[in-house]
Amino acid sequence: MAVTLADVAARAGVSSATVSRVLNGNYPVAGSTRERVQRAVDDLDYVVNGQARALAAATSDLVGVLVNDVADPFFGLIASAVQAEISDGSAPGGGKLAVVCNTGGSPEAELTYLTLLERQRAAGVVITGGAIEGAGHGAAVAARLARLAESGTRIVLCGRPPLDPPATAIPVATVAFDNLGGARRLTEHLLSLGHRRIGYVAGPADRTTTRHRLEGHRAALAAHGLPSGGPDVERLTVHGSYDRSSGYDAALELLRREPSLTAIVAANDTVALGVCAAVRDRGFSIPGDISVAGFDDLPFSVDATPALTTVRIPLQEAGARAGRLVMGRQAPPPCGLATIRTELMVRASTARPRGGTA
Amino acid sequence: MAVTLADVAARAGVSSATVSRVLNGNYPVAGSTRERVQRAVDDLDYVVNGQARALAAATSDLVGVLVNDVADPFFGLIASAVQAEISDGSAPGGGKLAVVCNTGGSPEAELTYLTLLERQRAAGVVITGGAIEGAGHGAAVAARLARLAESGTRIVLCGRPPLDPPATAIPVATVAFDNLGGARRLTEHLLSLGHRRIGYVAGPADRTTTRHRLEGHRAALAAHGLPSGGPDVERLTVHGSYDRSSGYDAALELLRREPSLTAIVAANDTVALGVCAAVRDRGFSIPGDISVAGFDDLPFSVDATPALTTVRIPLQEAGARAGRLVMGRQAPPPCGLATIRTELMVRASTARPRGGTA
DNA sequence: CTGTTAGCGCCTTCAT
DNA sequence: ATGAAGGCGCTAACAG
Repeated sequence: MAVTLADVAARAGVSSATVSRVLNGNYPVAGSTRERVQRAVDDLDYVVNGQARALAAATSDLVGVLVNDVADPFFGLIASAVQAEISDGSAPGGGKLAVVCNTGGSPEAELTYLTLLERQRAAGVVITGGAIEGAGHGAAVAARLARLAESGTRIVLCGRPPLDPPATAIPVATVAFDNLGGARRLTEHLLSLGHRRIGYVAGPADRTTTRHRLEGHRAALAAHGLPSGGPDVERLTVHGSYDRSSGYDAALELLRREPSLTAIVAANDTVALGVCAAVRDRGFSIPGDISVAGFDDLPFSVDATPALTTVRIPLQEAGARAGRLVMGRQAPPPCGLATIRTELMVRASTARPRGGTA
Repeated sequence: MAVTLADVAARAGVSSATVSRVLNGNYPVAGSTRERVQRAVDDLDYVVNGQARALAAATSDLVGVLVNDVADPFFGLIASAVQAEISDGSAPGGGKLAVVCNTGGSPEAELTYLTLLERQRAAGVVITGGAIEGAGHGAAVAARLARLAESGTRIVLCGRPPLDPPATAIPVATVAFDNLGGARRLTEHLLSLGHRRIGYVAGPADRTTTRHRLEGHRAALAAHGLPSGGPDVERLTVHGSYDRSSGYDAALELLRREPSLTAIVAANDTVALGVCAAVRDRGFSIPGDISVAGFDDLPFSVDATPALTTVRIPLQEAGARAGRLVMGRQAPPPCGLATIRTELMVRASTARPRGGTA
């Protein structure tokens, strides 16, 4: 059996309460006693039982981090930053462990993990990535979050819009991304280059991220006096998942529907790579024949050829901020909402269309 | 306060022991009683306290996953696979949570996290990535692992060689990568194309992964009757960290030392991207003037331009296997060691050298 | 400053 | 099949 507090106490010739006090350093203990206890701890290689401590003190060393998939750099970068921030033992309340949960974008998995984290009485939960819309899922999540919040779990949303109005009473800090603004600026960039027939490869239809980026794209079209709705615009929009092969397929479909396309905007960088591959496989050059743009500015984007024009989201900083918020180490932003700016990164994958008029 | 077992028991008109038995389903309970309890649980929205359960039953729902950095796709892919495997609630003992720990490759952080996980009485620990050699670190890790193993924590090494001989008594399953063989085949490929002056961008000098890949490279040189040691070979080897900028700098240095280089092998794909960038910035074409190769076959490698010749490691499968092993869901391989094959992926970034003699 | 005393919420023999 | 009771290892009042 593992050595317990009582063992240490016996060896040091003190009560277990004293050992506890030495270990937690939150109560005055005589120097000599402290030393004796410390020695006993070392001699016995004692390691506290976190579960017993958590139970007795009603605290937890765990922080949940919900992601679609840590293998996706978008989420990996956020998760990494959160982890780094919460594990900083030198900070107050620091030294928490990150429980990373891959939801795969499934609403059920999201709820299941929230229950599991409630079970562990997690100190905090960071939910990353766009929210799934519709079918009462938002309400279901809100209900779970309400329970968590009530039991003292700090909740932070990162890369997802705030909870819907009926749930605004729940104390949740939100680090949102300006997806709409970024998407608008990206399409404005293409329009200003002279592109008029722009294909759009959107993400899954039921995600807030997908919707906001698409809205930004269309807002830019509208601002330039172009149709931003109707069958003609729908025809130039294809939905798919947020992965490379989806981008490949979508690009082929777009080129089939509209061979005179001069530019394609992808839902994110990963999709954009698939688009690039398809465009090239069809014999077009980038950006000579067709410009391609992505979103997120993941690390590999600069190494794509041509280097990808995209919209940078400071994922690392956002994750770090979410980490600080969930630790209560940073004051929540006004109204609990901080919107992270996005930045247009113009690189080599976009250029004027052949015979462009800009 | 949160609702407890006792609350449920009271509402169902049974003892808390009965509720516990219903919840755990490991003991006969009358059907009618079961239903009544189940209803009470639902009515009260009861969620078990994992910490109390863990304390009483001496079990844990946590599995630690040590990685250098989850933001690095190499580790992200492994971590993702481990997480997916251990969280499968339908499997025996399933439904564990993954505690992801970024060690940043620091020996101290590695030990600290192992202590933290021991504190949580983790059910298992998966340590990923190459080991740090020297300075007694291996022994220190082994000591910690011995303690963990003794207290029932399952231990799995993934992507790292088995523990050193003195520690072989510790029950540890190892999923190792055939770094040496892969590196050898990669360099053989270059040699067979006709390359003779090959630069090598190695990783940090104190990592097993670095060493094995370098050994494989040199073994190939030796097998072709080329010098595989000595100042001339050292001159063509530059060490750096496993990141892009390190590859960039190293490539410049190699080209400075030996302008007649016809190929550069990088420690991994990320480094290779940096090498490619440097080579191009110096005005050379790939593979026309200089061939470049990486290692790992990370997802972005196929989208690099030219597509990267590299050595594929089935990271996903390896991670999944590690996950199953740490859950005790799969029998350990003979002698506790399974070596994962690596596969040479010849793509467009390598070709015959100009005026090659192959 | 230190020891004593209660639990924290649950599981698990032991009875019944 | 169910209940009663003790204890998992630790912390947090409360005394002294």
